[in-house]
Amino acid sequence: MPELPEVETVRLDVLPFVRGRTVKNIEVIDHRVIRGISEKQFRKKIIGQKIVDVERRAKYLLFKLKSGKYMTVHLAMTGRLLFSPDDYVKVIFNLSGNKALYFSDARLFGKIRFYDHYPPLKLGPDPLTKDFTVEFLRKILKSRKTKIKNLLLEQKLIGGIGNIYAIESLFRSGIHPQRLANSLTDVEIKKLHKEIRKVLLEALGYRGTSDSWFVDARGKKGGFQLRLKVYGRKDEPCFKCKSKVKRIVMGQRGTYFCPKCQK
DNA sequence: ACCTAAACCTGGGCGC
DNA sequence: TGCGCCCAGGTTTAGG
Repeated sequence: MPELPEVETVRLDVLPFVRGRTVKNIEVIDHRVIRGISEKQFRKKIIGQKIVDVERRAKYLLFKLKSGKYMTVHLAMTGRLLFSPDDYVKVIFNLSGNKALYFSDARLFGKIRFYDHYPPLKLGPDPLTKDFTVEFLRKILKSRKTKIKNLLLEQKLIGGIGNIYAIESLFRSGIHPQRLANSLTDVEIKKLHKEIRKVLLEALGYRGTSDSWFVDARGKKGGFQLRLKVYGRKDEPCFKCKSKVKRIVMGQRGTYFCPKCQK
């Protein structure tokens, strides 16, 4: 599932490919991925516009147009932005210079939107920016009784962490996913802060985790699935202590942890 | 204000 | 070979 490292990998691929190009035509194969506006309006708003930048906020890609307007792309779980089509293409952007960018999504959870202004996304700070400090993390944990793993997934508090990196950062921190947020000690908060940043940076270095659907814009898999410590390893031995990795469900999502290493 | 959970989707993997 | 069943989960929405 595309989380911060995967979305950033795609951004780094797509930016030099589209920057300075004009959208010549848009072919909408399945209109359900276009949200908040009709297919006809969407095409009208974007065709003829020049793309000047591609930014990322949490898991959103923001295509900045020369007019100052924006198109956002959210890949959700099976969304892809590709230089060559695959079996699940839903929208084709034909660009100047005889290029094309393909939006593919097998499960149609992905979303493409258009905004007349900078998108008003309700997102907490990106964990790789300087706004994500130990003090900030301490502040949002202090007042909340929700379970720490569920809190890490709240995009309005911290933007960009998904199921895989929430699970992996908690394992690396030795913190049980069901601990209440306000029960973490200062030492644990500091450790968690460090491990969140480390695991996201490492995963970005490997061009993301391709446990199932994720591929970059060239259709290539990332490499971080080989470095996962607990995610997807139900009943397998913990790499640290050899006890069996457990799988539970939290907030409707599979959650993996080592009952011995994570307290 | 805060938290929980259903709904949205469909390809892939599994058992039979 | 093919059918039915279940699973994957980010975000939005509804409800407590």
